Amino acid sequence: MADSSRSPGPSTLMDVARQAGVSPSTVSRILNGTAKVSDDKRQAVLKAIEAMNFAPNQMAQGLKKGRSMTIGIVVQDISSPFFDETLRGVDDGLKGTGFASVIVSGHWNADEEAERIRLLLARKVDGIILLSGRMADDTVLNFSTQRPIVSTGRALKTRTALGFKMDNEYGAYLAVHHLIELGHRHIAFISGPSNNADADERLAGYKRALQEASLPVDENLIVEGNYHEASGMLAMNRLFDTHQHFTAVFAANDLSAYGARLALYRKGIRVPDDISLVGFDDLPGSSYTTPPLTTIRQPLYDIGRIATQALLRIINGEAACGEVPPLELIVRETTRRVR
Amino acid sequence: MADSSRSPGPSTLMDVARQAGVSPSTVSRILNGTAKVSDDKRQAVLKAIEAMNFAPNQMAQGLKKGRSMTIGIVVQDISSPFFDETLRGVDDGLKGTGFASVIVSGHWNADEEAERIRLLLARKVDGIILLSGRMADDTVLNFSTQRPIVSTGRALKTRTALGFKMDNEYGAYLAVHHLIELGHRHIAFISGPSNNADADERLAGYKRALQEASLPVDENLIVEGNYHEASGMLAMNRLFDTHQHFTAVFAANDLSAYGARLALYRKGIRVPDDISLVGFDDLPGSSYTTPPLTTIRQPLYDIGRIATQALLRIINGEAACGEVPPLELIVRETTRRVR
DNA sequence: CTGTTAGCGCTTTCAT
DNA sequence: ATGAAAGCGCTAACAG
Repeated sequence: MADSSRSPGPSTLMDVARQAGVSPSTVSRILNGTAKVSDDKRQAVLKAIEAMNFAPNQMAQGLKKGRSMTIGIVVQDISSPFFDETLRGVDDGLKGTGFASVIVSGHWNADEEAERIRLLLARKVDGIILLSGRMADDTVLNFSTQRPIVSTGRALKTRTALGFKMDNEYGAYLAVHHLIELGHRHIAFISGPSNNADADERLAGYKRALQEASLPVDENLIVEGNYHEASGMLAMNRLFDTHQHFTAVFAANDLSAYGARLALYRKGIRVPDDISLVGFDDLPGSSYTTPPLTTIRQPLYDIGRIATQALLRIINGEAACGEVPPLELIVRETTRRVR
Repeated sequence: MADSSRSPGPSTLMDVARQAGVSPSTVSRILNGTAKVSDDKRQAVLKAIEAMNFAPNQMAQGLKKGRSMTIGIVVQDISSPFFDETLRGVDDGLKGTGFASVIVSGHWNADEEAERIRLLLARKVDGIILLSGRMADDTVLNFSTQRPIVSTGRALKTRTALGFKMDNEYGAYLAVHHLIELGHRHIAFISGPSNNADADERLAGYKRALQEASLPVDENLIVEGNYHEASGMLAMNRLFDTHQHFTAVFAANDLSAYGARLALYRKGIRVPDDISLVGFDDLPGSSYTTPPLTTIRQPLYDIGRIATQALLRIINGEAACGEVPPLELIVRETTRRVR
């Protein structure tokens, strides 16, 4: 009991009403454009609002209207360029809508993810965007009965749940096909974590491209990573330690490609002169690696923006819709024709 | 399925009270541990909560208690590794506190920043963390009468406002001093944007190191960048186009160092064999550039965590405090002794 | 220990 | 066109 009575603590709608000599309902009507109000009263209220620097208490508004004007975003890692680029799209998608977002992290863990979603629900978010979730589809569907959810990496499509799924198999195929066209015959693959659907699909795409070109799938050329830089470096070193022969490497994501690149540098192996390298994601930084990375572009920003717009549409009772651009090969400077 | 014969929407504390045959206050007491409750009633309530899958409506709680359990974070760019690493610290600082954060972006613009802060205030956040704000200190102080604010890049210290300021001048001095010790005599500087306090300080540190070594400050070796990769690349090219002589480059931040690195690569100039390069920030990616970047480490993660803890302390009426580790030189592989 | 009673600040019938 | 009154879901006196 230390702080009460003093400076003009946040003024309330009631204060404004009093000062303007009208009823609270009139102030509310002006704020929301809910009904006609005579011009003189309107002026008086506007003046009072200005003078008192009044802004409606959103918690009170939310409680009354049953809308918090907030959406929840679940990422897995708040400091990964992968998620941050998507977040930028979300941010832009929210621009001018009056919605704000609270971002929580699931840390790649299904249980933590569910826990966080429960928190968001308790905070009465009006909808949820789930990025790269680990939860089962059924769990998502279940949560979506409480609040609409749009998720990446799933093929959902109900009245309150929508999924956007990229064709990872195809993307990986594109990458390896590019290498094969360049004349590469021995292509190593640094995979993603084995318990991951995206990672499995990328592996499948790698294999299909090989098989389609009647090239053998050599299990010794496939080494597991975990999507982080360090794992890419380790994987690369493993390849060398076991004396594999290859002229190109496809890393399941850009981050592990960065790690692989460093391992190569350490060995004094030139890229792309000695070895070609392809990543997956096209993170913002990949245009500035040395040399700039050839990769499969995921439209991260668009995914964020489009997912947000779709969610807003569901929240407004409209039909969910939206389409994201497909994956595409971006040829930069880490790949070249084999001599 | 659990809920079939009840009002639509999430169950309320009132529902729980009814189901357990107690008064709402009793439920509230159990939820908040506000008073002793007999064991049988407690069990009944707990069972009802479980059965109805009840979670208190945070907007109602907030309205009543005058605490939203939310803090606002103002960043300038949601997809910059600089901010995201700090955000990770914030996230960890919030862990287990019951607070969530809503993140907004000021986009390096003082007006937008103030606007966003007003939004956060309307949302009744319990406190604000301002990262690299552009607003005047007075404006911050003014806002801080409504809600506590902790900000980076300022030396504030009042009962409701706290600033953490890194010694940029010193950091830059460290970088250039390192280069000088390595025998470099002609050191170019790619600065930050000219209207930026941090940037000015880093420039000052660059000059001081030079002067201290009785080396001339050659204005032709100073070219303005804007902290982004592209500007680093452009700046580097400008240096070449005007035929400057230098053996080392100090970039005012890592991102522009990345750009400079690419420009060097394009010219076929080796790093560090031909030219040494130093950055500033030590972004997470800087350990994986080719070669790994020598840089001045800012404890981004710690700043986020410590700022958060300080804010929480102020919110709880305790005295603001906290100290962040100083800047330090991280020698990696982009610098070497001049031949 | 526990129920009753007021609101927190705002919106929204329902009258006038 | 405008005011009075009734809550949204929860907590906090204030009685028992």
